[in-house]
Amino acid sequence: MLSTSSIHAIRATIVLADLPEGSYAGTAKLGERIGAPPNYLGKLLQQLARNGLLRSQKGLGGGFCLGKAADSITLLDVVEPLEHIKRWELCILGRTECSDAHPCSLHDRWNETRTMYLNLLGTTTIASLVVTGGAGL
Amino acid sequence: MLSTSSIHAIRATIVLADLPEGSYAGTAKLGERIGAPPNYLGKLLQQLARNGLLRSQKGLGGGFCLGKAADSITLLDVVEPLEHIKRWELCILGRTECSDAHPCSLHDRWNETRTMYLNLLGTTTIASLVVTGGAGL
DNA sequence: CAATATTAGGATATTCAGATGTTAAACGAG
DNA sequence: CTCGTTTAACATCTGAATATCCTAATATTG
Repeated sequence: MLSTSSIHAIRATIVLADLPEGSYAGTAKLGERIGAPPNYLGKLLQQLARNGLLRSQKGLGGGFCLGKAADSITLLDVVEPLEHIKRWELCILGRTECSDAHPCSLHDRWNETRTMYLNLLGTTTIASLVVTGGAGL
Repeated sequence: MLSTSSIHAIRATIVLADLPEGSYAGTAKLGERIGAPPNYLGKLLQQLARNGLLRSQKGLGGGFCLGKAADSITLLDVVEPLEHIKRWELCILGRTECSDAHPCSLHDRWNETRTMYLNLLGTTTIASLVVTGGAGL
């Protein structure tokens, strides 16, 4: 499942995608909008900014904005820098030598679930989640 | 995803299911068998014992054994006392008012994934994961 | 029945995600 | 150009999950 950090980051990104071109939103407004502690949210967005997903701007009128088009950002892009999705790669039974060739008894069913999840994250763009006007969050 | 605690507990339970009738296995052996810190594993199993899933026995020759038939214990039974699966119930976008009636834009796809996961845990019995002789872990 | 080895159970550390308090940078008004 | 406000960035704190150490209970053996 997604961590609360990831959910905060996703929601903030959705709000940013609905921002007028060229303007920024600060952590205070974003935090209030999505119900997250402002400074903590800042740390998360800072991380995404380091990855180029967002841009940050200090000073009056500053804040964060998207670093690339909303339809080229997937949920996976947002989540990956914050979370160790890698965990999903592991055998659910903790077998180190579990693989397609030497599957554990859950391998196939687990693969199916995992694939669906990663697919959901990887194919859903931020743009598709924006409902202009903001009612959609 | 499952926590490391849950994975340890599942693996230990599988080993216990492959035990000769009436015998116990201690945390030392179990821990070595599945690669978990013995005392920590003990604490986890203790929790399961409180829930009636396991039985514990002190003293020489003691340890843990299943409290009911292996084919009536599901992965969900093992995981639930240790983990808050409830998290999976939440909207992936963190919307509090997300429901079938008022779905968010991810609601249906997320539901599908979640259902598959919970189904996997809820329908897989410990018995089905035992490969007698122990090679299967 | 006493002594001892063995083992679960409880108390105590450690680590890390989650959250908060503080500092320093950047912009705009005067 | 200077000052004050705004805001991201950095440092610190907290709590829960994870792991380890110690104690108490129990069965076996002589």
